[in-house]
Amino acid sequence: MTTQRLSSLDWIQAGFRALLSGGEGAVRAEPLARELGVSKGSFYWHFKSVADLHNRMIDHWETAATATIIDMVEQGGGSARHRLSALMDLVMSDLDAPYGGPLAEISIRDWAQRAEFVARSQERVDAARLAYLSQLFERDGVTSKQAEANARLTYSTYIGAASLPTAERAATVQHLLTLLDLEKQNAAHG
Amino acid sequence: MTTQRLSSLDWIQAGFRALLSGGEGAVRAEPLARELGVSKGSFYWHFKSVADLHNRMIDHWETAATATIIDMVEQGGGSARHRLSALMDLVMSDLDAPYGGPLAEISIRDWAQRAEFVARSQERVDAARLAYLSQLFERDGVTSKQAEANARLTYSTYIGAASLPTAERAATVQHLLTLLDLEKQNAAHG
DNA sequence: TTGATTCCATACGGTACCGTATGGAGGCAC
DNA sequence: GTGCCTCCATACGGTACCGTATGGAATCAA
Repeated sequence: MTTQRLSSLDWIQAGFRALLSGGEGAVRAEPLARELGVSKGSFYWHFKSVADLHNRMIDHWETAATATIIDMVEQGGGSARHRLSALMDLVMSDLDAPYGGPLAEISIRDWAQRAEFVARSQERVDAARLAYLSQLFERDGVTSKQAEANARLTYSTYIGAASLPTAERAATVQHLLTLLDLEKQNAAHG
Repeated sequence: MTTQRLSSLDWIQAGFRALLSGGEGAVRAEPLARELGVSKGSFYWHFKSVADLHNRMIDHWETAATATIIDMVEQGGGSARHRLSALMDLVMSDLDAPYGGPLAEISIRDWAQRAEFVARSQERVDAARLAYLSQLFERDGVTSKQAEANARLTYSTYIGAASLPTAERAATVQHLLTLLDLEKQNAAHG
């Protein structure tokens, strides 16, 4: 029948569902086993411990949250300004990935406050995203220093907008991009 | 000696320390009792249950995070534009309140994803802050509709900037306020 | 078919917490 | 001092989880 065996990825995805609905404290072996309809004997075959699952969840998130998304934007092509819009629309969509999208970001960011390995992963993700954003702004024609400031501002707004009602998220970030365009034009003939 | 009795507020503040360092899952009776150097007999005298402490923590945060801060800004006086800056500087300062400042915001925002009473409190806090921000922008001379958009953008950036390194937080939000000024002047003679 | 390997069930001891029950120490009234 | 009230200690049963140990079923190799 449909008595299909589970892979490690199944457990990792279940872990993200639990993280979303219950926070880090809900990512535990026995509750996940119940949700997946198996016993925890399965869990301890795939993972050395609960901490092991946590590590592999964060590893999975780290690549999915940077390289994967950047690849999608780059393959979409277009001008730097267009890629900025595309990137923001992409990361703003709900439940857009196996790792849970912008809502999972909130939980992970909270988790990073108390787990070193999460904090370090978070820092790498932030750095990679900021570097990519900065690169896009620079390609769009502003100075290196200005591009970094723009990147920080855009990134902050993206993170914060995850807490807004879904309907207002995209418009809010696009509003910011409009303002940054205005600033660029103003600097050009100022 | 210093065998001072504890008040409910002592437990609530200890609850916020635990929330910061360990998330919602760490706000429990026995660990808090250990940290405060008493037994849990004390806890269950002050609170009916752990859920009772959670509710009173959120109640406490709700008033501290809105009315208290708005009062401080309004008493500082100055122009609307000056109050905006003052407000952002105030909420950006680390550990500025018994409820833990911007770092506690991250934990509470995460907590709101899975606890109804936290989500409702969060919504009220967001609404109150957005209304106040919107009011400041309107006083500064933009249209009502534009003021609301500005408020959403400013608020998103504030929330997201809490995740930036401390040194870059204030500058990032001030950067946004500068951009909004530029937009206003541009609309004035455009 | 036989053996080996993969994946899971069951059962166990151990730990940390919840909430309750009960009693004790200290201040305050008088 | 006597009683009362406030705040806390101690002790208890109950629950949920962790990690391990061990055996069983399914799959594949040959």
